[in-house]
Order: sequence, then structure tokens, then C-alpha cells
Amino acid sequence: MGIIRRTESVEILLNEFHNTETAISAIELIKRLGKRINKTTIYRVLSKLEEDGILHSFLGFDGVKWFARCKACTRSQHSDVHPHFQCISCGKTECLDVKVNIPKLTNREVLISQFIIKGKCNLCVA
Amino acid sequence: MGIIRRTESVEILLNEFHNTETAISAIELIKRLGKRINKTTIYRVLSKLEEDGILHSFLGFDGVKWFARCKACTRSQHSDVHPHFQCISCGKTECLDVKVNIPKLTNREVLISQFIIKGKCNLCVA
DNA sequence: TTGCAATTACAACTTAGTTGCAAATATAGG
DNA sequence: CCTATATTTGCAACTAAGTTGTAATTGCAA
Repeated sequence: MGIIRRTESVEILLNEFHNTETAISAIELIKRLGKRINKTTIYRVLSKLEEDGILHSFLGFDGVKWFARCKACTRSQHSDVHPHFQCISCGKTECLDVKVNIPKLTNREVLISQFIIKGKCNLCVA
Repeated sequence: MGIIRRTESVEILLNEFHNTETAISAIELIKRLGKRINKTTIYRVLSKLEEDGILHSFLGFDGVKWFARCKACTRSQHSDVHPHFQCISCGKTECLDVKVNIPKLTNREVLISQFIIKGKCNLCVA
């Protein structure tokens, strides 16, 4: 079940992702929007946007869910198989524009993969 | 703080990993051993074994913590940068004996990375 | 404008993992 | 073999992320 109606919650949430390329955690969105939108609604809208291929999600090292805009996903196919980078200093978490080569596995069927890298981002490395 | 004493809890937990190459989730260990060892103790012993380089841990797709025996880790350096494979059919989760090539990132310092693959294992793919 | 299915808020719940603390225990030194 | 003591354990209570049920609200097609 994807997005059907253009509700205020959908607009507000989409707007958060409109100005940024970086990922935003569900926690952060609740912190930002929790007074305007109920957290249940935030989670539900996020997962609908994900189903529609507008956002994609992944888990950070601490197990919390992050969302980011999709560049080339459709509803049927989430093609975002790029790695994600999480900065230990500033917390910024972003998609990396790098191809991941998934190892060839004999006798196994690969469906999804997630590659997450932790370190210091370009601003914090100095 | 690593393992100092050879307690019963440590023996029991190590024994669970002794006969298997596959990973075991914290949840599963609590299910198996929860009557003999308190879950707090299970978590504490597991993290000590990890600090000592005897086990390594990673997060599954659902965000739960998995542990597996280390092949070439020491206390100071967790060298297990192999991918992990999680089977959607039987749930088996294992270390893959494959090298992950972490992409070269300009202006960024890479500290840790995790690569997890979801699919059907050799037994379930048929 | 209206009817109704989709969406929302709210409260209560679930689940994984953590914390504080008193009781138990491994082990080093005598 | 004992004992002292620092480490470990169990327990209960807590935290935090995310989910569920449900009644009220709202978008939108007719």
C-alpha cells in the first residue's frame, strides 16, 4: 500500500527531504516534527514513501532506522544498492555515490544487501 | 574490560559457539539459555567475549544483534570485515568467506564497515 | 456536496537491550 | 586449604524504538 492521498503529513515529511541529500533518522524526524505530526503517523508515512520508491531506508550501526531520498528507485524495484556512510563525529549519515560489487555466491540467491561504513566525514576528518 | 574469570556463564556461552560456524542472535541465546543464565549476564558476557576478540557482532536486517566466532581477531583489532548472509527462509545467518573491498573515499576516514546480504541460503534456494 | 475509504492521533503495548545494586563466586596470596 | 576482595551474577526496574488497535478526522471521487 503506497501513498494515495496528498495529506499534510506527507507534504511536511517530503519537505524535510527536499532540501537535503543526506539521510534523516526516524528519531530525528520525530524530534523535528513530533509536535506537528504524531510519531505513529511519521513511521507510517515513511514506510509508505518507501513502498512508493520515493525514500529508501537502512539501519545505522546503532540499529536505528534512517531514510533518504531515492535517486533511481521505482515502486517495484528499490535499486539503491549504494553504501551508506555514518560519521562518528557529527552524526551525518549519507548515501555514497559508489557502486557496491556484491560478491558472487554459489548456490545462494541474493535479494537485498546493505553496506554501511562508519568513520569521519569530509568535514570532521580534519 | 575483557574476560577475566572462567565462570560457568562464560563456559556455557562459549560452548554454544563451539560447535557451529554460523552466527547466533542474542535473542536466540536468551531463548536457549535464559533458564540457566540471566539475560543481562548473557549480554554482558557476549560483549566481553567481543572485546576479547573471541566473538564479533553485527546487526541483522531487523536490527537485532548477532554474534559469531572470530577467525582472526585479537583484542585490539577486530579484523572481521567479511560480509554476513542472512537467509530469509530458514533464518540461518553466517559469515561469508569473501573479501569485501571497501570503496576508496576521498577526504574521509573509514573506521568500521558492515556488509550484510539477505537472500536464500544454499539449503533453501532449491 | 456528500459518502466513504484512507489517514490520523492517541494511548497502550511490544521487544531488545541497559542500569543499579545487593548477593554470590572465582581466584590470588598467604 | 582459607580468606579477602574484586569480579560476576541475578533480579527488577527501566529505556528507547517502533508497532497496534481504534475511534475520530479528512481527502477526494462521484
